[in-house]
This record gives sequence, structure tokens and C-alpha cells, in this order.
Amino acid sequence: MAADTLKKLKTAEAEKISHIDYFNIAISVDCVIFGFEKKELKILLIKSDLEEFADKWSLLGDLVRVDEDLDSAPYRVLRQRTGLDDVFLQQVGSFGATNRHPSGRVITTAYYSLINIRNHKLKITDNEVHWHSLKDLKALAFDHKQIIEACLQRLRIQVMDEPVIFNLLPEKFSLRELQDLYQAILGTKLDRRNFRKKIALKNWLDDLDEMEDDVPHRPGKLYKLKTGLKKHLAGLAEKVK
Amino acid sequence: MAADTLKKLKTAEAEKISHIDYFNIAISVDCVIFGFEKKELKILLIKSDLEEFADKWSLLGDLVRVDEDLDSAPYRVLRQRTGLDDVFLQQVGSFGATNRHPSGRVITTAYYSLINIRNHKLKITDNEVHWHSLKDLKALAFDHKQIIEACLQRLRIQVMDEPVIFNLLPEKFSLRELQDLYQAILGTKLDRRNFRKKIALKNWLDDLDEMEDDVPHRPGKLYKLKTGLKKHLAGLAEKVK
DNA sequence: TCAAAAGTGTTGACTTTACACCCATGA
DNA sequence: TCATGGGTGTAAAGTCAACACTTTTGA
Repeated sequence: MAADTLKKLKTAEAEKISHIDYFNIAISVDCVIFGFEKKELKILLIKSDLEEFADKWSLLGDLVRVDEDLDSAPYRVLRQRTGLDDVFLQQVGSFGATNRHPSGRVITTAYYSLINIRNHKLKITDNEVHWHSLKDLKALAFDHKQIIEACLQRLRIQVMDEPVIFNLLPEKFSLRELQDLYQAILGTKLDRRNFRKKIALKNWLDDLDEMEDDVPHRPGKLYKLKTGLKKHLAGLAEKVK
Repeated sequence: MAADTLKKLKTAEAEKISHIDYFNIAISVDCVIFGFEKKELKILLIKSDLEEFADKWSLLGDLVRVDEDLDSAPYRVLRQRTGLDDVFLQQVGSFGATNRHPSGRVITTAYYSLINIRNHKLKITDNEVHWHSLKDLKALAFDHKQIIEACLQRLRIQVMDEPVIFNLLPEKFSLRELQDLYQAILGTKLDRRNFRKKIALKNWLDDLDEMEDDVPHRPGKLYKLKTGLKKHLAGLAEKVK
């Protein structure tokens, strides 16, 4: 979150900055991290540590370091916050209204990320960090609501013709889980037969010849993403797409 | 162009900046300005004033001012460079490799713009500014080639289902001109009958009951964009789309 | 035996593509 | 009279949406 920013901005540094103001537009990155659990799309947020936004939640972000590529910064943020290293990340846009940050001029570049909540490597140690259901987001810090909206729209478009959605699922999954996920993202119900036809047509999946074994009803077949359609194709899609 | 940047960066300011380095990532905007003439897509470039890029062309850009919204900066650049005020502009993405700028750390946000080359208000006084055919772009300064590529891809997608393309045409135009323009953007040939059907279906145009009168062959009907589908819907599409 | 979800095809509506001829105008 | 593009329709292929019944499993 660009909130880290703030702690710093409130110290002596803040004064220094405000004086050499003209050259001091800080630049941050913010990550909209999507997860999927219990048929719901979730998003990872942190309690804002800014007075102005007391009790509000904000995105995970940080200032960009002078020796790091812009597109590397969100990977660092995710590594630091979640311990995950090989994640799907894609730049969505930059937000730079003069008044978006209460303690100074900060332009932020937003990225969206898709991660599997159940990934065993995912370690959220910071207890100010929590998963939130997208449905009942309260007021957020900064312009983060708007940023999330933009990322969600990007996700909705992307999900239709690129195999990015699998970053939200475990290695093995059933078609029901996949359909539930599409529905959560798109906010619609899909016809099961049409859905399966469409997925089959895309030819993204390998049938594992295994069955679910933990469901209280008839188990479905398990599938995995075809090897070769590597899960996080971030770098590629990022700039060229 | 982020080249303005450079002039500044090379002065005394440059030293100052390099020392308080940690907080000094400059932020610029660059405009990919498309025009259409003689059945070709053109782009407006300026001679780079940077030694490192002597004889190379670069995009029009400038540093973002501390008291101006990020999304306002490209409008200012266009106003200053072309005299045009009401232009179509849309943010495409931000580019921030550490080494993208030879004289310092500059992150740039790219915008694409569509303007009518024949617009009488268009005043390119600076004689270092020229229209270039997209086909024969030589090496460009910075990462501007890559930025143009990204903007072109955005344009290609956008043009398919939003009436943005008309910003490149005069008020009145024939279906042939429109088709030529689509072809220039998409880089393909289109079937005339199918093209006309598709356009008719979109219901974007008003038939003016006028004819072309300056063509060396049978004149076609003239159309204009329906009022209400205002030409530059930039602000709208920008963040929400 | 019940509840829950798995699995599976067909039809009609619509969209997309391919394709060819006569017409109007200016040179 | 020629060259250039204007203007127009149809048929076949493909895509998309709607829709229902039988099967398997666990509780």
C-alpha cells in the first residue's frame, strides 16, 4: 500500500520533501490481489496506518525504489507481504489525481495479481492483512476503491480469452470449481452444458483421470491446466498486450 | 517527450537530483499521437534533443507538474505542441525500466491520442515536429518504439467496438475513407460489403444526404458521427474501462 | 431413499464470411 | 470509352443460447 509511504512522509523526511516539492512526486505501486474461496472472489487488504484513513482498509503497496524497475516493484511487495514469488501480476493503470494522497503528491501504478489462497507457501504473517469478500467492501483508503474497480474490469475481460484464471485455483480442480470461479468473477450464472462445451473448445485442460474425493455428493473429474500454458504469463501479457 | 526532462536534468538541477536520489524518480507523460492521411496511419514525433539520441525521433512528452493531475498532463502537452484542446486521449500504461532514460530515473505514463491531421486549429509551429508514417519508423529514442507498439495494440482493440476512430477523420467523410482508415489501423483488407453492413449495424452514423465532390471517380455519400456519440470520450473510457 | 451435483446433445437464432455485378462520375 | 470506386444481397458455415433427463455418490 502506498500507506508505507505515509509513515515516512510524516517524519522529518516529510518536511524535506515538501520544500523541494517541485521535483518531488513520489511514485508507488499498489497491488490488487485476488483470491478465490467458498465460491467468492476475495481481495487482500491491509489496515491503513494513516490517521486520515483510520479503520479503513487499503491495498498492499509501496514506494518504487530508485534502482528497481517499475514492473518489479509489485513482485517485491508481494514477496514481502505474502512470501510468494512466482505470481501472476499485470499492470492495469496509473492513478495520479493531485489530491489522491492526503500527505503529499503520490502517483501510483496499479497491478492486479491472482493467487491461490490455499497455496501452502502463502504466509500472511502480518495480522493487519486480511482477505475480504469483494461484495462487502466498505470505504477504502485513498482512491483504492476505484483502483479495485479498474482491476476487476480488466480481470473480467482477460478471463474470457486467456488462461489466467487458473492462478486462482489449486493444481487439480473440477469443472464445477472452475465454473463457480467464472461466475464469481463475472457476477453471472452460467449454463453448465454451454460452459463445459466452451471450456472444452479452448483446449486448456488435461483430464487427470482422477476424481474428487472430499465432496458430499457425486464426485467430479479432476483437471489441470495443460503444461505449456504456464500459469502466470504476466511478463508476456504485460506490455505487449 | 520525456526529452524536455533531459534539458532540465542536465542543468544544475541534475546534480541536486542525483544526490537526493532515493526520493527522486521523475515522472513524465508521453503522447502517442495518431493521425490519418493518404490512407496511412501517421504518428507525430519530435527530434530528440538528447545527445544520446542525436538524430532519433521521440514522442511528445513532458514531466508531470506537482500541481497537476497525472491525466491532465498529456492534455497540456498536446495543447502546447499542437494548439489543440479538445482531443481524444487515453492512458495506455506506464513504463519504468530503470535504464529507460539515459540521464536519470524517469518513469513515464503513455497516452494515446487521435487527432485529425487536417484540423484547421492544428498548428505545429515547432519545425522539429513532424508526422511520420507508422510503417517506416526508424530507431526511436528511449523505449518509445515499445510504447508506440503498446498504444497501437490498444487502438486496434478499441476501434472494434467503440466509436473512437472518428477523431481521426474530418466532420464529413465517406464510407470509403472510413474503411481505408480501419484497414490502416488493423493492417488488413476488409470486404466492402461486409464492412458496410457491420458499420450500418453499429448505428453510429448519420447520412448527410451530401456527396463527395473532390474525387476523380463516382462520388460517395457523406456521413457524420451521430451527435450524442461525442467524438472524444476520453475521460469516460479512461479509468472506468 | 434422498439430496446434490455430474454428465451429456439438439435445436433455433444469430453472426460471420465469401463472393459478383451493374452504376455513376471524371478524365 | 475507360478507369475508379459506389452501391447492393444471398447462401453456407459457424457461433451462441436455451433447455431436461439420467447417473453417481455420500449422508
